[in-house]
Amino acid sequence: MSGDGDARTVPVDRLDRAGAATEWLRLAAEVAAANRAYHGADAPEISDADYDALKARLIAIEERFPDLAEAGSPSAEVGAPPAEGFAKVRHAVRMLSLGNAFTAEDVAEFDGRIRGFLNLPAGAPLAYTAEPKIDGLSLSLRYEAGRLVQAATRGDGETGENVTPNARTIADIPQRIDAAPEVLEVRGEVYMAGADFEALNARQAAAGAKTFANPRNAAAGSLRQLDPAVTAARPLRFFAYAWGEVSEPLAETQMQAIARLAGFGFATNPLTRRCDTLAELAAYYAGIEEQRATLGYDIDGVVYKVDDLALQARLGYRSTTPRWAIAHKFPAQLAWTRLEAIDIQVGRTGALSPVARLHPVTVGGVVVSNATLHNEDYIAGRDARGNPIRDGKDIRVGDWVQVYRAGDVIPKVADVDLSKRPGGAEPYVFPDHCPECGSEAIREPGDSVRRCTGGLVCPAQAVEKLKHFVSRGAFDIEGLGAKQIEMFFADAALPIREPADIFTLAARDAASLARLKNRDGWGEKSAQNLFAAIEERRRIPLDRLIFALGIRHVGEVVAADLARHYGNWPAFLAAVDAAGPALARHLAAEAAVEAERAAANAEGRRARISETRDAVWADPPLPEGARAAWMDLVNIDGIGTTVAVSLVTTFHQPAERASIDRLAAHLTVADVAARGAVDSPVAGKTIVFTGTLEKMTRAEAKARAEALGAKVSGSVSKKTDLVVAGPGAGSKATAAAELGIETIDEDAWLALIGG
DNA sequence: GTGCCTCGAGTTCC
DNA sequence: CTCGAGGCAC
Repeated sequence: MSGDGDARTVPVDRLDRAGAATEWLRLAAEVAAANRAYHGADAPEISDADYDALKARLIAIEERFPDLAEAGSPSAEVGAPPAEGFAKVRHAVRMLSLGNAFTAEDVAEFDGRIRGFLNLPAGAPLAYTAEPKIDGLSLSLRYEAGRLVQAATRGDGETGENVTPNARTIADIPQRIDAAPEVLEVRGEVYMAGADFEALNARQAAAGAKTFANPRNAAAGSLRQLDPAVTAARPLRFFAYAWGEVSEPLAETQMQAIARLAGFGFATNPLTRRCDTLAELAAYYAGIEEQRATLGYDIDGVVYKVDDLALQARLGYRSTTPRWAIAHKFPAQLAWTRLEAIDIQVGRTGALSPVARLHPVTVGGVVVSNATLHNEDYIAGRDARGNPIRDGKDIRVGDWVQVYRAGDVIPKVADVDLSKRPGGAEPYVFPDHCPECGSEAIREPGDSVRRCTGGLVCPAQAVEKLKHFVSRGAFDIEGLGAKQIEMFFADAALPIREPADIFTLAARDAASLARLKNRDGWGEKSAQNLFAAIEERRRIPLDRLIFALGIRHVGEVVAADLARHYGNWPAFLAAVDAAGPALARHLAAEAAVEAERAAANAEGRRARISETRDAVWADPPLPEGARAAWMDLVNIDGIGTTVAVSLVTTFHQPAERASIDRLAAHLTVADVAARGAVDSPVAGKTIVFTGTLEKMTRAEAKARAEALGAKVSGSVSKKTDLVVAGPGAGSKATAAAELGIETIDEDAWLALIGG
């Protein structure tokens, strides 16, 4: 850092507003100048370290006085590129994955679901396309005015990595295309042919470089090279099979669209076929499976898509997969090996998860030495309901076990060879105490998981909670990943034992920088970067904060629901606090209802459920607003009593609450706006469909309405905003009329939402 | 009460 | 990626 400049500066937390404003102007000008110098061809005027220090201080000032940066700040610009890695790219249209089918029945169900959704009779024609599923990595290529402007990996589907310079080196990918739509995103698979893979590995071995386990890894490793020259030297290929954003429709059917892509100069898979019946799909699958070994490239199944693009549009998407396509996977590859040990891992919720330590074995081109064993029932050979799995065969240390990779990724134990079981092998005894902290580990009735009861006292839980806290959807602090958390957790001099410690790391110890930079893998620059990254996250959106707390049953989606409902941290805290007294009452009421059920059963009378529940809630009286706060929480869409109990319990455990309060003291929590208003005439409305719908099925109508931001309900109440009534509508239409709710027919509905 | 669908929490290897 | 289970509609 620029020592003379910063030594004289006032700590940011002691700056007054006027001083901050003056300094902000100066820093903003310097950072902007450095950004210009960097982006232009000029040699940068200042070193990276000085730049980082300037920017860190600028950001720190903006954290404290956010209004200063409102008109725009150079801190938002990307200055020096990250030392490694690729820029992130947000996909204009999400890159989804496909649902899987493993059997002919799964495929028949897929076909049945589609026919049901579209309301097609069983015999009606419905054409599919079928193509081999290439085992590579998917890539999205964006063309504007016919020129390749961006190539991005799939990433998590929302955001991928910008690998444009690398993609330009792939011969199958045209730099320019003629007569194309103004905007065209072509999607497909980057892969490496088997022969090319062998040759590459031979070259790698000869050069003393590391070899790749399989063509897919080689393709992925080659595409994600920081130096495009390396990628250029790798034999990568590309098949186009889909598209993202397009400024005009490509075609009317999938087959035509693929033909158009081929016309633009893309390689498309020559085995793509149209199939008119399930029998044709089955024959295609069998044929491809037969050719698999001689194709020259790896595939892991075949993909079926509804051919008619208008039908694809009607079918639309579920949360992570299209309804109109499915991958029919080949059977997983299997391998036998010896189970050497069973270890227990403790997760952030205290779950004890057994992991099989295996004698290393190659499964589908990858060496596997660990596999999940799920839970204690899975080891014992029965499922949660007590039904036998693996014919009831249990798993013992020393057994020969059959391993496969579920979805070609997660290793699992499929079977046990009892004939090879060593004499003296004992049934595995699942621990009833936490192997990490010794606390009792108990299994709630009906739960398949045994959990450590140590809570924050358990070091394993504490460290896993911290890892969750810094993970991607949560605080996502650059330079503070799982490995660094482990390091800091175990560090006696500079420990991080709870989230609040992260934000005192720099301040706790002026010498921390010196201590950090002398550690393995840490230099002054990386320590500075870490502190700057932490500073950047002092301001955090409410949804991320709630998610980061790691409350059981509160994941990313529920956290976002809560944040949108309460809007800001004080309101959220106030609501959870207010609901506190109702928590015990809820539990007492449910216990009383259980008791009443049992009593009624014994006495052979009808249980008086709501009377019992109401009585417990009513007496003794609860503090003002407690029940209202509880009901408000439980009535949020997607939140029920399980989530509410978990949430309120967490905030009312003194140790947990103290830890949360300590954390919050370091943060500026950004408000979250109510559910993003979709721009449609029905956004936010509650709609009921009734009677016979003639132009669409009920499922389709519901999906369309929800995509437009409406809530679809099954029954008419005073909350209903609109009723769409087809012929034969009965009591619901009457109820709507009585309540004075607007009722329209199907055509009016279609006109309202635009066809 | 039953049956979807979605979400959460767990896992491996590169 | 998969499993279990929570939430909710039927």
